[in-house]
Amino acid sequence: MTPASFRVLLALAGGPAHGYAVMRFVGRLSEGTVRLGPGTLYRTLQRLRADGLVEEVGGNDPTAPHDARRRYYRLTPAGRRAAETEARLLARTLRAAVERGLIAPEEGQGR
Amino acid sequence: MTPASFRVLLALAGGPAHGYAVMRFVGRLSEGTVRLGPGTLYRTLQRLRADGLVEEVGGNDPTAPHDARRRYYRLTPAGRRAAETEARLLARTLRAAVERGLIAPEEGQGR
DNA sequence: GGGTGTAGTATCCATCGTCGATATATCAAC
DNA sequence: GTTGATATATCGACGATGGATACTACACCC
Repeated sequence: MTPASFRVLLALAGGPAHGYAVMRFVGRLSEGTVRLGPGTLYRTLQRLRADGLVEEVGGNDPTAPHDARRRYYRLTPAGRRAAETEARLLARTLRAAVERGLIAPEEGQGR
Repeated sequence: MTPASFRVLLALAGGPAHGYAVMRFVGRLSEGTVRLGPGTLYRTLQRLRADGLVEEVGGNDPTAPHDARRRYYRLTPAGRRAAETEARLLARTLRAAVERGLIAPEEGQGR
């Protein structure tokens, strides 16, 4: 799994969203240091759809004002499983970082 | 920071090591699902050295039997700082995964 | 001593992912 | 209706990755 793919899946794990919202989510996640350019974003979305991890939601978000430009995506069950697997790997990696004193144990999850 | 770079820095955060040991560490870290090929490994080591994040240690590891093939590397202070920054970013990402219910909170660091 | 297997470093190339630029359309505000 | 932000999409250049390959050094066994 590529980093970009996981970030997209992570964004969609919070519920259906459109592409631009995913971009902003990734930016916030790193406080602006990592950003997903449009090239990477839409290419990644296509790949994830082809792999059956993400699907497009027909229609718009009823809780948001109508916007004809937006296209909404959501995780498929397989997409959620893939995200869970990757998250566990990330947790394992982070544990190693704590063991090696790179970050304090509290930083491992809290805050 | 590329994933491969971080994995190398993480391996070296446990103390000086030679290239092959880094490869094995990365394999163990993911229980075999992620492996760092030799191409990626040595290319990454070169880049990290050029960036001043890793340096070669003169001489062999005194606690290990002499092996003329091995070349040992260790983190520079800048390398450690870079690894810490990246680890904090990963911690942030993992927290988002927990919030979104991808993994249980305990898995965030414990076990 | 010779042979075999593994450890260890290194390079090359094909492939894939990422980034930035660009284009275009839509919405909101004034 | 003009401006600027939002939103989707594609393209080409570039960089990172992975696999194959090659070569050397060590360990073991007969």
